[in-house]
Amino acid sequence: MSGTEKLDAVFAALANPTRRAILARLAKGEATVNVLAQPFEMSLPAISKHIRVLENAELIERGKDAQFRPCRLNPSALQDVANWAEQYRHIWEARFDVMDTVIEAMKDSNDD
Amino acid sequence: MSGTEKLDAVFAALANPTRRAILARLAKGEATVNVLAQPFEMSLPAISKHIRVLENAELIERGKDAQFRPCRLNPSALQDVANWAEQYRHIWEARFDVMDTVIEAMKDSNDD
DNA sequence: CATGTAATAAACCAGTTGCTTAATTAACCA
DNA sequence: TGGTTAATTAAGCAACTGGTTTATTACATG
Repeated sequence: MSGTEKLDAVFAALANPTRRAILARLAKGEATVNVLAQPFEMSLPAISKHIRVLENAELIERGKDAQFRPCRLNPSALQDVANWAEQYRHIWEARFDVMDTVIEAMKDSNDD
Repeated sequence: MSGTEKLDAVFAALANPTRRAILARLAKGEATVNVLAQPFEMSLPAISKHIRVLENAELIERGKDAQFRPCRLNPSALQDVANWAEQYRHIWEARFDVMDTVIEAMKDSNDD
């Protein structure tokens, strides 16, 4: 899978609140499918599919423990997202620079 | 639109290589629809729809200049993505800590 | 006014997504 | 061996996505 396809899969996986909630839960530690499903009202197969999407995007990894399939976060895919967004950091920092300039200008003109 | 719905829209918008390429182009400065479409092989209406998706996700803003509709990046939505990912920073940093521990252990056992 | 240019709208289509219920697989346990 | 628990597969369905082509709107200019 190319770098672009990988980002496609990661962002598509993140574009769903149930899946983001699953990731948030996994940030607190490994969990099985049933445990992950517990907070949600939807069926178990639905959760199973969400987990498959997260796994295909390599946002999580899975183990095997008897009839359990424990899930854990894969930090590197999350880091990919952070790195992608960081590309644009200079853009929002530039915006703050403009605001700073305005604020400085307001300070300099003592018309209060 | 709730915070969750907004993130849904932002991530869904980013889950497409054409739209990410459009953002990358806009990082270099404002551009019209035709200019944005130029590098791609697809039809103009297709690009127009991609732009609409980016606009709905508030990843871009649009102006009006005669018959042109110039697009520019909206830094704050990109910052939202960075902030979301930063939530998980402690997780990948913890992983590096483990690697550091292993490296330290290797140093301490002078079996070289 | 007539023509050209920028962009969007409308209608359509194939493929994907997100869910459901019912059936199945796999492992444990008594 | 037979029953229980964990999880996935299968089949089906409505809604959404990403593209197309054709038609339309809006403005500019000779």
